[in-house]
Parts: sequence; structure tokens; C-alpha cells
Amino acid sequence: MKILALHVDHVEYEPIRPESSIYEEAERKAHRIEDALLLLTCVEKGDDAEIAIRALRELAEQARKLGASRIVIYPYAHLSSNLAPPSEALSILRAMRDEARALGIETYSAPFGWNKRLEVSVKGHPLAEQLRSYERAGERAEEIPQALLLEERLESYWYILTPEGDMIPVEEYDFKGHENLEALARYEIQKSRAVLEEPPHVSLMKRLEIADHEPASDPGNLRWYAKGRLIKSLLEQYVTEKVIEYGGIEVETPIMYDMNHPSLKRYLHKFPARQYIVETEDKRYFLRFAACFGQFLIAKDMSLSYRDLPLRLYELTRYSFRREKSGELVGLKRLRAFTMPDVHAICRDLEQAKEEMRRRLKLSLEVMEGVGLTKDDIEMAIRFTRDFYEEHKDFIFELVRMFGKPVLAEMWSERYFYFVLKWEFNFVDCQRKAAALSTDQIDVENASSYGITYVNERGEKMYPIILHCSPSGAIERVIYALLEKAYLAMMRGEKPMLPLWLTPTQVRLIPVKPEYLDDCLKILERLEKAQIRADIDDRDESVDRRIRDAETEWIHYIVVYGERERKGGLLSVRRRATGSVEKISLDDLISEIRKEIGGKPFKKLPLPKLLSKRPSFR
RNA sequence: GCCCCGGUAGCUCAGCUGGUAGAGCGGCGGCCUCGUAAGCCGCAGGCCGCGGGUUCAAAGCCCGCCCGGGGCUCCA
Repeated sequence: MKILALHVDHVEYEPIRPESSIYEEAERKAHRIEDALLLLTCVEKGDDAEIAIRALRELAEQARKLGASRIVIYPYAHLSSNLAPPSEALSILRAMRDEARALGIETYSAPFGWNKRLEVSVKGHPLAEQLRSYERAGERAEEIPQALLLEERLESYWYILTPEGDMIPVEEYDFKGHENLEALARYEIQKSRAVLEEPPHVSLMKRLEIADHEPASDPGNLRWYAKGRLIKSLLEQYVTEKVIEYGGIEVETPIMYDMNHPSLKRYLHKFPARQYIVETEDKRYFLRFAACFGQFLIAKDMSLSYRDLPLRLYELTRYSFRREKSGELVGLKRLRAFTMPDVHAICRDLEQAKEEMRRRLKLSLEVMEGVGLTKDDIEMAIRFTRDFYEEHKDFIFELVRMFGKPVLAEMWSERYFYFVLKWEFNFVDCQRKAAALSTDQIDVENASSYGITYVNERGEKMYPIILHCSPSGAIERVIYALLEKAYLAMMRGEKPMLPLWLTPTQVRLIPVKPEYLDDCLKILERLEKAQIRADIDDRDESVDRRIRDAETEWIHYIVVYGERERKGGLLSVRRRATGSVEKISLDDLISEIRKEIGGKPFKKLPLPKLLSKRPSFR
């Protein structure tokens, strides 16, 4: 609770019109009170009547000392950005008024919930103006990182950068042919959102038995079913392999850290996210919101030579935790616990950092392509400080050219964060909303905060530049993008599907009658030997029915096996991609699938191969 | 956080202004033995999200809370 106490010669107010959903009855006429202590009172979240009474008693005493014979309680919201809901605020204000009357002071109250004309004449003595703040005893104020507060008043300038080297203010750019980029720009700048119901990936993730909400946990912490776990695990494995090919050195670090550790404390305040807090008997820990801490703490203990750089430390966090506001959580798109590959590159100087960033942009483009998102599916945004732009224009446009499409740019007047440049790929979904996937940043601050140094050719200790990159973004978010993309295809009248290598069942075998089950089992064995996930729908259902079920599972290849196949030796294969049914040999089917999957990771199907024995998670 | 919408069988949902719960799918049993997107019949299954209130009577009305979705961050 905040109260601005003003000792006034007179105060005059006049209710004009109700302004809040909850407001008191009031007469629209001017009220004038002479020689009073005016209490401009703001009720904040978490306040209660007890605080209000304590405040009122203290200020009544103050009024007596000042020689003010009356007080005016005036609801005044403008003293806080953390207001209590109106209904609560009103009842707390009433508690104050009751207490004032109980103390026998002459009290006036301005009505709650009204827009009012206000005129005050404050006395000219040192104690005439005082701001008081009241909190519940022993309660800690909510910990909001400074960066969150700073972000709100940061000044941004928006442009479109083109591969041709133009920098065009967003409002002058013609978005024709770049509708997704336009949606991204609108989403980022105006924060305007199209109105639509639930995003389609939410029901898809449930129907396909990928993931679901877990009511027994905190919102934004999901449960993953067998198929979802498989898809997620394949993506995790894929990204990890790509990062290791690029030169990443994989490590594993703790998920919680001491809030009072000196280097962490500073970083905590430079990163705009809310934390989960874990309290033990004597300490407070926060759950990591990225892999930075663990890797930085490792790097600070290494004795690094310039010869070791760039050093690429990598971890795939399961999980990173961010306590997003409840209203911001959405399906797989925005979670409170998520899986994120995070690779840092410790570079000797800005030149090496730039070179490294080029490689990582290329890596990220490959990873996007690999998981099944093409350049048509993503839009790039680059953000940088004005100073960095002035000195490294060419480099920025080089990144734009590597992406090959116009890019949204945000220029900051000053550096508020630990980085001077960051870029990210955004996926624009069915609701025309954007979500960031891959990203990389140039960090010029944390080497010194964490005491990370290397020794140069002349034997001097130097602070490196650190790059922070997630080549895919959160794995859950990749699945969100793939599901939204599949839904968009469905809307265009195409068959929705996931990339073959991520589809849990790649081949479904359907024996026409039980007597063909043994043949199917042999085929299954051959497929599994070739690292293809297959299963057999041996349920006592019609062939039509089993085909339909396989289609609704988005299975790429459906093989119906009966007398004709046993005699002819060729398989009848229904291909999802084309919708056609063709006769081909098992060997040809295997090589077709192997070719399509290429070098992508393989994992066995973690479910019973016979559908008659397979449990349903729903 | 605030506002709006929703929570009814395992799932998806119906249930008008209060009179004590329904369908389809799924499950189970039986029949059918099937050739490229749902074969037929039967049976079981419900603290109507949770707690309180109003009422002779609440799934439906009122209050609070929890969970999901959407919007907002205006403001005493």
C-alpha cells in the first residue's frame, strides 16, 4: 500500500463519471475541505485490512502532530504498477474509513471508481508532503528482474533490412509477398493480435498422444506420452548431433543455483524472466532459465589459451524453467518448463565472434531445414544497439544475405541488456502470432561478470566475447511449429503430416485376415532391421477401419497384406504423401524410406508392435 | 495479474427460462472374416472441476477457489 500524505490548506474534488467496473455511489458535485491531511491512497496486491488500519493509525498520529484537524481518504491508483483488484481495493479503503471513524477523527472520503477533478493547495512546510509505503510484515517484495522493468521503457526503432542492402523504416516498407514478415512486424511492434479460438496444435498434441497438461503440476509443465516422448527425443538427438558436428563440447550442469552467488545475482537482473524459487532450510535457489550459468561457471574455472578459442560449450537442458505469467502460457508454444539446446562460443575478440556467428547462422538454417521447417516457414529478426550498427553495418547485412529474405530489424538507442546484437528465427502460426525458434546473441558483459578469461599471445589475461545460441530454439516449440504447419496444410486441403523421420509409426502393416499375421511379423522384422519403425494392426476390425485409423495417426506408409501379396510377392503400399496405392517390393519400400530419412536419427518404437496389445493413453 | 469463455462418462460434446443426466466415439462381450478413410448387435460406465450459499428442489442461480483457452495490461 502506498499513501502520498499531503498537508493542505484546502482540497477540492468533484466526481465526474464512474471509471472502474466497481464504483461507489456518489453525487456529481464539488466537495471542498479546508486544512486537512489528504491521503492519496493506493491499494496494492497482497494488501489487507490489517495493513490499512496500521497505516491509518500512523497517519492519524501524523495529522495530530501537524495540527491538521481532519483527514481526507482519496483513492489514488497512480502510485503503483502493482494494483490490487478493484473489489479488494474498495473493501480495504472501507476498512481505513471505519478505523478513522472509530478513532473519532473528522474524516472525508472521495468515492472509489470515479474519474474526479482534483484541486489541492499544499502547505509550504517540510513535512507537508510525504510518501509512505506499507507492506505485510515479514513479506518479501516480489522479485522482478530489473531487465523486465527496463524492457518496458526501452526505446526501439524498427526497420526492414533487405538482402540487397536497404534499410527501410517499417512503416514505409511494402510487405506485398512477405505476409508472414508483416505479421511478425505487427506482432512485435504493435503487439496486436488476431482474435481466434484455441491454437490448433493444442488439440492435435492431445489427439496424437504427444503431450497433455498435467493438472497436478504447475501450469506449463506437461506430461509426455510415448509418441510425444519419441518425437521429442529424436529432435533432441538430432540437434545434439548437429551441434557436435559443428564443434560443440557437450556438458551437463545443475538445474538450480544459489540466488546469492555474486555473478549469478547480476545475470539474474539482466535477463528478463521470472524464476521458480526453491527454498531449503537456509538458502534460496532459483531454477535455471537457460544453460548459461552452468557453462559460464565451468568456463571460469578453465585455464584457457587463445589457442583453445573459439570454445563451444553445449548442453541440452531438460529442463529450463521460466515462470511466465499465467495468461501467457499456450500449449507447446510457451511453457514454464521446456527443453532447450544451448551452445555458447567463447571467442577471443569481436572479429572471431563475427566469424563464429556466421557459422552458427548456417548451423541454425540447417537445423531448421532438418527438423522440417523451410525458409517459407520462418522469418528472421535482428536486434542491435545503434553503436553496433554504426560500426558493423556490413556484418549485419551479411547475416541478412545469408538468410536470403527481408528481415525485421530493431535498433535500440542504448544497450540495456548484456548483448549488443541478437538475431532469431520466428515461426508465424495459424493465429498470425510469432514465436521465436533459433537465436544467437553477442554477449559483451558476462565474461567479466563471471570472471571468464583467456591468455593471449603475449601472456596477458583477456576477457572473451561470448555467443549464446540455440540452433533450434525450445524443442517443444519446434513440435508446436510442426503441428501448426501440418494444420495449415490441412486447411489448404492437403494431408497433414510430420517429417517421416519424426513420425512414430513409419509403416503400418494390416493383415487382411489373422492367417496373414505371421507373414506380417516377418516383414516387420525386415523393416526393423533396416531401422524403420513399423507395427501391425492385428485388431479384429475391418480393413477399411484399420486404414482409417492409420490415416488419422498420420502414418506415411500403410501396407495391406493378404492373399494377393502372399502369392504375388509385392506389397500394396498406400503412400500418405501422394494418396496413391502402389505395388512395390519390400526391398524397394525399404530403400525408398531409408533415402527419405537420410542421416536423421533413429529410435525404436517404444510401444507394443501389435495394435491389439497397445494401450491408449487417452 | 485483470477481464471474457469453457470444465458434464476414458475422449468429443448435448442438456431451453431450476424438477434430479443423454449422444457419438472409445472400452468390454457377441456376431461378421473383411482388399484401401468408420460392419452389425448388446452391456458396463457419471461426487455434472472443487468448496460454500440460495431453494421444497441446483449440472443450470449466487460467492470463492482450481484447471484449460482467448483477450488485455486500460485503470480507483
